[in-house]
Amino acid sequence: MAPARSPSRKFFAQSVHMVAPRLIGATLLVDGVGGRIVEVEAYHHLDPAAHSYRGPTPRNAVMFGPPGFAYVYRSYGIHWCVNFVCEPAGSASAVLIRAIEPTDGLDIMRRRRRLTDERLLCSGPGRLCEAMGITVAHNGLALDEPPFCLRLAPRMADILVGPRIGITKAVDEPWRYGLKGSKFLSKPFKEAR
DNA sequence: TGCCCGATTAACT
DNA sequence: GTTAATCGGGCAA
Repeated sequence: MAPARSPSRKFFAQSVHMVAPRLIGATLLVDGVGGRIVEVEAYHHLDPAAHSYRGPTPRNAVMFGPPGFAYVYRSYGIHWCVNFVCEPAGSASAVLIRAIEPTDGLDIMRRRRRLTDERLLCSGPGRLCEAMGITVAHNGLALDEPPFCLRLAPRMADILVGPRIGITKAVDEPWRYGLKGSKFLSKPFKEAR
């Protein structure tokens, strides 16, 4: 197996639109549990759909901090969602992790999710957080330190691009990225024909 | 202070 | 295809 590498702080300091597709195929583990990232979305502070669009608040403070940290927020009062903060500190940009192909700690994830179907364990931003045990306790933690373990894919994967999901503003921006052919996407991409 | 709604999910019809 | 669950942020009053 080719040697995977941990992304440097510099990696996350790049444009969120450079980082997001490069995260496809990366391995993300939390306390040894997780898998391959197969779907992400990019959010930028000039983007009306971004939490940071209206300026810093206690909730989104981490987005305004340095890159390479986890921003975790409560979604619909029920779920947790995790982002990787990108670009120079203050840019308030981040990549939302939307789906993962489970590879490590399957039994733990099945127990947390109370289901056995591997395909549904981590196929959605709320689902993967439940499966990997990510909560607000992980908000603001560095991605290059435990409990996180992140390794980039050795080579660039075949990427699908499309509009983001579940938003009502800037709905046409093609800032959703997925791994071509993956069965673990939260929703299919509309492929060119 | 009150009201509306969301970067979602699962269980319905 | 539709809708309940559930709660904090953001904005109007």
